[in-house]
Amino acid sequence: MIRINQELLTFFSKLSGSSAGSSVMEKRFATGNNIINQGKHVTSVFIIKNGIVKCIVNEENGRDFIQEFFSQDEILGELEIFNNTISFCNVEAITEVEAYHINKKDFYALLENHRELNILLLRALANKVRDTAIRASQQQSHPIAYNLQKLLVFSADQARLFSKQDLANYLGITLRSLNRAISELNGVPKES
Amino acid sequence: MIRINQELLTFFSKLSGSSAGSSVMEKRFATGNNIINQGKHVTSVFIIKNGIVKCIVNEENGRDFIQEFFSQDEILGELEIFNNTISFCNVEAITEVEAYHINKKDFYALLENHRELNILLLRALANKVRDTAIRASQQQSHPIAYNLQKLLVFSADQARLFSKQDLANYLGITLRSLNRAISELNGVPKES
DNA sequence: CGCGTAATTGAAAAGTATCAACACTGGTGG
DNA sequence: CCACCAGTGTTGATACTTTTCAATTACGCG
Repeated sequence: MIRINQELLTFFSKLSGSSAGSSVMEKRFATGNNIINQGKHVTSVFIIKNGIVKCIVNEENGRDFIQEFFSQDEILGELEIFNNTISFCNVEAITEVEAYHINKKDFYALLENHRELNILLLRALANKVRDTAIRASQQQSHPIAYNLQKLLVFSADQARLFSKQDLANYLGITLRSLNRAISELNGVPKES
Repeated sequence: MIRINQELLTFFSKLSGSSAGSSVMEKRFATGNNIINQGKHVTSVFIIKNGIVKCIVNEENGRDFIQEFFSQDEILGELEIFNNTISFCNVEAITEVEAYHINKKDFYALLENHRELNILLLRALANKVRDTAIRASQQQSHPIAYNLQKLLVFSADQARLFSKQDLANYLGITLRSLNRAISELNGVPKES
């Protein structure tokens, strides 16, 4: 459930320490703060050094859908930079977050001067497509109980970090349905 | 609903005509044939010259979910090539399809020798992530009627190409539900 | 014509949302 | 110390939506 991408962080942390690293800045976000805002332009990419964020889409009918939780090593904002579009989701810090950030112009310069970054990003993006597509398919094709079990396995370690509402928004269901599904998992035999 | 990517096709058709184009082959698929098979390795990328394909995930519970319909100019198989993974879906020709294809080794050589291809692919992938994520969010957050209307607008032109089952699989619902939703759209006031 | 596939429809069962009430927690100010 | 409040979590009852199952019709094609 939480995405991790070791290669990218290694690249940027090396870069940050080198003479060419002047374009790599660091920034810190407190719990609950937004790193990227839905509907706004994005002026730099972020790479998470540590912490956990949620990528959350606010639909115009008032519902929130959590695209994904991102953690250490993941890149944010690259979609908007590459296609010059506004962001389609909010990215909010669930824990305190430390991140590198690089503005658009410097980021393109890095792509020019570091060939290996191109392939790292191609791989990262290919992974994002794959994961997003697989999750969409599974959530559409399976009942709540199945998706919930998968989610609980992945989130077991950090269970305290995620509110029930977050879990419901991730599964695309209401809080009430989440609670019922959980109690049914715990042996209550689903009265008919 | 149908994805199109003009830049990529222009790049490969130019390349195909040039002296460096020996690595770009062409292939033709009849309606109903599979271009990529779920669970199998992918040995080359495809760029659609013309025709329409559906990218369909076969879940282990027997349900099929259509990820997307791809048309002219879209690239296929790049996810699997970049991350060296087996394919997570079948890609099936809905109409007759003509496509360029380039094997993995040659594809990487092109990436080395044509810097501009890197950025074209980064943009293409960023777009795929975005579209996939937005669709997942919308389908999870809205009732069938809403999603159906959006779908019908996009597919109106080629309505005859898509079976009802395809439309249902795209929406992640059963054929029965699709039929009810359609008749309710056409004025039948949803008997209670 | 006859067969197989696609499309349609009804009725019952299963799943999910909505609404509303209530419990638990931590912090704030009187 | 306690009353109060806001946020989070829990639970029940009911209404609504979607699936499942089954039966029937429509259509293309050898």
